[in-house]
Amino acid sequence: MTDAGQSPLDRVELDAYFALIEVAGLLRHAVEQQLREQGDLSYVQFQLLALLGLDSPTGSERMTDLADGVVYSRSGLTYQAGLLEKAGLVTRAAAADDERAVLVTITDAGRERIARVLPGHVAVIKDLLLKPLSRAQVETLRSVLEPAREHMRSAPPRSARRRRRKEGDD
Amino acid sequence: MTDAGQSPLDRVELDAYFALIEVAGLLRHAVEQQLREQGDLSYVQFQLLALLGLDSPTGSERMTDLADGVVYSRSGLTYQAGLLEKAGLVTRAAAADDERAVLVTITDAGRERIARVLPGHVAVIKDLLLKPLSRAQVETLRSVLEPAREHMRSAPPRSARRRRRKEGDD
DNA sequence: CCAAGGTGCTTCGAATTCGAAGCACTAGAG
DNA sequence: CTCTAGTGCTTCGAATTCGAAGCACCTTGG
Repeated sequence: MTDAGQSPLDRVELDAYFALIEVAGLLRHAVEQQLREQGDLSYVQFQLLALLGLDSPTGSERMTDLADGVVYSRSGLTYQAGLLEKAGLVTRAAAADDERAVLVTITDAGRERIARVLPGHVAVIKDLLLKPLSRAQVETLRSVLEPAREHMRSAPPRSARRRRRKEGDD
Repeated sequence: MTDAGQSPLDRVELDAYFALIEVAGLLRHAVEQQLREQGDLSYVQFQLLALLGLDSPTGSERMTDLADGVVYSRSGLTYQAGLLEKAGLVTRAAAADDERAVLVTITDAGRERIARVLPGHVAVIKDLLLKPLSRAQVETLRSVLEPAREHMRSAPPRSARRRRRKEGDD
């Protein structure tokens, strides 16, 4: 009785799962539209700019560190960082202490862009996600999701997946 | 320090939002991998098969009704339904009472495929999402997400944007 | 100093997504 | 019956995503 014939999810579990996927999907979709319309940014681009402009004290981060904050693959990050650079919202330069590393830095234009879309972004989240919830429910949501988040981060088949050894992997 | 100039989200709201997006993203990613490996299915394909094989009493649904259950665009649905048909997991035929409508029907092979991937699917959800949560927390999660879900469904800039859906909707 | 392996990022091809536009059929008014 | 609007689905092009493979650099051991 490992898991092959394991009891399916019960009603509550199933509903929680579906609701989670659906709510997040709809929310993300709405946010993406807002960002595209008001700032010509994809969601990932916004995340990157926000990370650099709002979280990072220096406005510079290495690609790898950005990948840790944004859930995507390395290659996807390269792609989006390239777009941001082409748009003049960030610059890329080799790090001084490590020639391999690329230091991504937000520009003034990038900061302006963030400032421009942030109010709309906040409005969407409030309208779609927060509006129908009480203050207590929002807190509850956060407190319930937090353990799951931690758990997933610690056992993640995500982008930070270790590179397999040359040929004889683990 | 995320000041937007208006009334930014406070810490709790922000955390709830980010946790939601991240947890759903990671979970979905993990599920997609499992479905791909064990059943050579995309997430949408699985959703469609599940809807037809597990939810629908007849095993047949119109494209539009499938679109209501799966959060994607009409064109994306066409694409995925085409793949499922090519794989022999569903059939497509014009509806008898409306020549425009396409009736998608799950095949035996489709049901087998569902049965094959379902245990693994359940296992992933339990391992990643449910494991770190208590029974009460799962219930809480569901009950908190439900209002948001309803709210989003009723005011969605979704795929049904330009052209309205069936009829009386809101 | 040199060799071997590890790390950081990019390139490449394939898959999936979306919205807009278009085609086919139905329903309602005259 | 005919015309016009509406509905159901597909086609099309563009954008984004991922993983695998590859290049360049760093680190460690001899």
